[in-house]
Amino acid sequence: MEVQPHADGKEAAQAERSRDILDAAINLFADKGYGQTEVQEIADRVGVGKGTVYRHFGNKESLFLAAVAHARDQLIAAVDVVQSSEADPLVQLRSCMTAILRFFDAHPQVVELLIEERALFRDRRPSLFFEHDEQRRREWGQRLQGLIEAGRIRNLPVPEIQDTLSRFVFGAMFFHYFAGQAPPLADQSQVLFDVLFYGLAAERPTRAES
Amino acid sequence: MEVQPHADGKEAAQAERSRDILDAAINLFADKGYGQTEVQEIADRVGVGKGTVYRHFGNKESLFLAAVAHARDQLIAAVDVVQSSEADPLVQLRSCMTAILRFFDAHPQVVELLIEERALFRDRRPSLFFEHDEQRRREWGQRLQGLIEAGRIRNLPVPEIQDTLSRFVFGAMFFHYFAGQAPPLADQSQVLFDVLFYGLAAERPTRAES
Amino acid sequence: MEVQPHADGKEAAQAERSRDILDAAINLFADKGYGQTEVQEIADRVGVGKGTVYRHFGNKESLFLAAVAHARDQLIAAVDVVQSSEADPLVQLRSCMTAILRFFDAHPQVVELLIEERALFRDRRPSLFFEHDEQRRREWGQRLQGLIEAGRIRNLPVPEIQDTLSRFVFGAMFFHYFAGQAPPLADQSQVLFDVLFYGLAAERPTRAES
Amino acid sequence: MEVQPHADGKEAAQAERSRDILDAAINLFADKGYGQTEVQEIADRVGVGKGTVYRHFGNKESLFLAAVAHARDQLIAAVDVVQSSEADPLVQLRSCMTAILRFFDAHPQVVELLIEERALFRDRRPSLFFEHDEQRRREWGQRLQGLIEAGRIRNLPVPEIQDTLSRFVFGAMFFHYFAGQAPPLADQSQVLFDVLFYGLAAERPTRAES
DNA sequence: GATGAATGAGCATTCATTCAT
DNA sequence: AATGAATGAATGCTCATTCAT
Repeated sequence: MEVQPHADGKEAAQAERSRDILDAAINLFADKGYGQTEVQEIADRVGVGKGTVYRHFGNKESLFLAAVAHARDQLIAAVDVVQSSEADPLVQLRSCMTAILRFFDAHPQVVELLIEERALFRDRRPSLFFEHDEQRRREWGQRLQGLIEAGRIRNLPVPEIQDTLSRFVFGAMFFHYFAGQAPPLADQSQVLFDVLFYGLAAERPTRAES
Repeated sequence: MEVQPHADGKEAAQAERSRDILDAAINLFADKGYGQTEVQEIADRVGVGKGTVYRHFGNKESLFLAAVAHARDQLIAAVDVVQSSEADPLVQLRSCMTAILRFFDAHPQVVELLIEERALFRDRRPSLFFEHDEQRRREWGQRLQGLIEAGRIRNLPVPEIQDTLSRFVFGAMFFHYFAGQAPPLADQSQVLFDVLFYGLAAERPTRAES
Repeated sequence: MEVQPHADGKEAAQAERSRDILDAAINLFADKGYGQTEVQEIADRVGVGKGTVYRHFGNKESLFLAAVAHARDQLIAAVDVVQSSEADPLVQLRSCMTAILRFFDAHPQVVELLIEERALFRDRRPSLFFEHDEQRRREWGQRLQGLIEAGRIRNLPVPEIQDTLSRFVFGAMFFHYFAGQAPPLADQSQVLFDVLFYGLAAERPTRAES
Repeated sequence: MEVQPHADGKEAAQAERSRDILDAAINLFADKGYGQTEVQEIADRVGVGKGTVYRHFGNKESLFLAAVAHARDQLIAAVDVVQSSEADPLVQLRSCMTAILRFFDAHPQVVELLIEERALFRDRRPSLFFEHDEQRRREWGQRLQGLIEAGRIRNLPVPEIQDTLSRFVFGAMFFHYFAGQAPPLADQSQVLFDVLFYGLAAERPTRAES
């Protein structure tokens, strides 16, 4: 994929170095916390001078935010992989949710990063990580509407279903993390999904859902 | 019950001052974050000297932890109120969950505090706030078992039901917070509870659950 | 010696408490250093409140100085004991010097106190401890003059002999302490005194001392 | 010897700056005491930022210790100068002792530093300043042994002679300082040396020394 | 007189950021 | 572009002293 030999070679080298810095940053910020991580350490781990880090990201805060965005992109990529390989929307839904749980099982540092983000930028809300991707939300809205019309899921307000799903999956992840339970969460989620799809109650009310 | 006019008067005054300090600490830590809050500010808000805060809590970290514990006790108290006033366990369950959501709606600072706690004491896990109250967990386990035997909820493993419930309610709360959605969450939870109890799917599988 | 039963009983009690405080102060200041010793600790050791210490000595600095003076008085007392029991001035001289070395062997804390005094009150000089007792110096001057006239010691200027003796004995003590050698110094002083009295050289110059 | 124009230029500049800081530190620590000297003042006097001082010496305590070691090296250098220019060991001995006294006359701050060292690091003993230089001590031991065999000094145990000499010269210096007498001590030491070499007594005992 | 709760001045140290080389 | 030496703002904590009880 590396094309132009010269000018772009430089640019590519720069881009790669940026990525290296971000990777180091994610791990260190997640491991020791924003406050306990010195920019010097990040530079050391990458093997460059402190000044270089500053040249690439301007200041510590920007570096942190870029690291969060980088992590988010990784999650999106991980979900996109499974999503594209599924046809049935209901199966797809479950696959995506599992993919999300798996991602956090595999990258617990990202949870730490999210916590740090909220602790640090308490005013900046919503989280950079959860910033609405309207495009994606609309797509899923259509799929859910389709499922309702196909009689496969109950006829509840689509936006609320979406919120419930998010609360369900990210919420499970957060609580799992806060309560200090051991990964993997994805494998413990049988019952979670069972309840999500079929509910807790033994009998459904004969009539009127709302 | 307050008898001796003197000794107890002093002790009571001390205890009240401690509480005042904790209240100020909760609000300031939640508002500005642990790192950005100077002990001096807390003292100022209470109207005492910095030294007095240190006399009561030893150091900033202990003060913070005490504030978290204080907040947790307030949540427990809020839940206990509604719990004791209900007879039917299923209704009780829902009341408690609603009470929890309401508590966080009413005290959003406590969520901030929890985030801060995790960000600061990344090693200390589980959160002081979620430290298992085994007593309480056992009681609820029995109630759920009773509900299963009475045929009111589905026959799923009780501990997993408990985890699912926790993930559900606290998870909803966390996501709500991280995603930056506006309170009140409690009032938006109709669908949440509906899904929790009756599931998302239109049809239940004829047989074999799990 | 305790006479009047009442009013003086109170005074005596006060005086004793003062002494108790000074003893505790000497030991703690010597042991941990002025800076590391809290007035609270001294009060604790005596078993009184901090306020009481302040009532007796005004402030920490005065307390320290009083402790040094107290220690000096103990040395003077120790020397006076041996001095009065000797008739021959030359033997008396040696006895006194030995008594001084013994005192510091027995009370190494006093050396610490002297060091602290100099370190703390660098401007106040001479040391409170070595403040000239003119009375005593004159007495010894006369005795030395007598020894010269009796042909028992060499005819050197008396004040310089006095300085030399002080340098000799206190100097030995200080160096012993600074160099970290183990007590007792008094027992290692045979050679010291031998050199003091008879010199290091094998032959004395035939003539003219200078 | 300075070859490379660049790298060594930097290193040399660093070393010089270190020395500048040490010089300022010696004077300020001696003048105001360790506790009363702020690192900021030292930086100000050298004309650098506080951070630079910390970069060079890590912390205040290390800086202090480095200052003491620096002073000790200066003394050693001063003594080495006179020592090497003398042939006769007895003259050499006296020259060295005089050089020591002169050094402290010229650098009274160093005495202050020694006092501070003892007051601060009461457990660290012997003083960094007096740490035995075994090499040097052995050399002098041989010289003294030679003087005894040549019949020039009395036949006393060599190690005790060494201790006596140290006590004599450093002791004189300490007492001089503690007693608050004015420098120069070196010039007042005629009698001191006279007594050291020829003793105080008018007559030597006919027989048996020791 | 005695006490000890309350006070707040004082200071070492860290680390993000800059900029000369 | 890259570096890392220099900078200085920012802050938790201690402890002598006071004074109401």
